[in-house]
Amino acid sequence: MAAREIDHRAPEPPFRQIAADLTGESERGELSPGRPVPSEKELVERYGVARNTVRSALAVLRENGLVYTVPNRGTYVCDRNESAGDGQSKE
Amino acid sequence: MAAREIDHRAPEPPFRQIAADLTGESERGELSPGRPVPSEKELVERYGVARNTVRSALAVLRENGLVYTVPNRGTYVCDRNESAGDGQSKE
DNA sequence: TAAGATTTGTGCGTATGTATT
DNA sequence: TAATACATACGCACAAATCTT
Repeated sequence: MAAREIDHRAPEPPFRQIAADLTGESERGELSPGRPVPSEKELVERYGVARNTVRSALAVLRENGLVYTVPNRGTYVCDRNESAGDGQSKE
Repeated sequence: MAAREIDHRAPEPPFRQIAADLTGESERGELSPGRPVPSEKELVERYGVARNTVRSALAVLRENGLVYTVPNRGTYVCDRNESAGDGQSKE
């Protein structure tokens, strides 16, 4: 549960490493649609980075259509049976 | 609402071009005391520059007494276009 | 109903590394 | 070398919506 390995000296910036890590989890089905990305706070603790960094990583996933964020609620994994173009309403 | 023209080849560096632009708006009354300079993020998008560049521009306005910045709040236009001596506390 | 906690949104302060001129 | 700009990251504070108790 604690601190994934983030290499601050690697050419890949931390936020991309995190995005890649989360993307991997998503592809491996380790993140189920409905409660994927833990809260930003949890990710901060897990990767040992700043919140901004986590948010940058999540922005990448969002841009890739892997997740969608509901303001003041959380970020969820998209069902991705389909394309990946929309926001996927969550009621 | 999008991308003001910034000439990266002009003798005037971008941050001064931006400062001049904002100063012009201020003089034209397009920036009312209380909510002048949009957020740094908005300016970043508007001018298509890095945040640091925007901050440099705002620093110029601040030095000229045109605006004052409240930490973690925002940057506001000073009430008077007069002198330019104080920081004008905003509580 | 009212707190209080949780979570995301937003905004600024600051530092570092790299690239360009 | 210095000035300028960009990318990235860390920190801190507060707002607002939501969820919990």
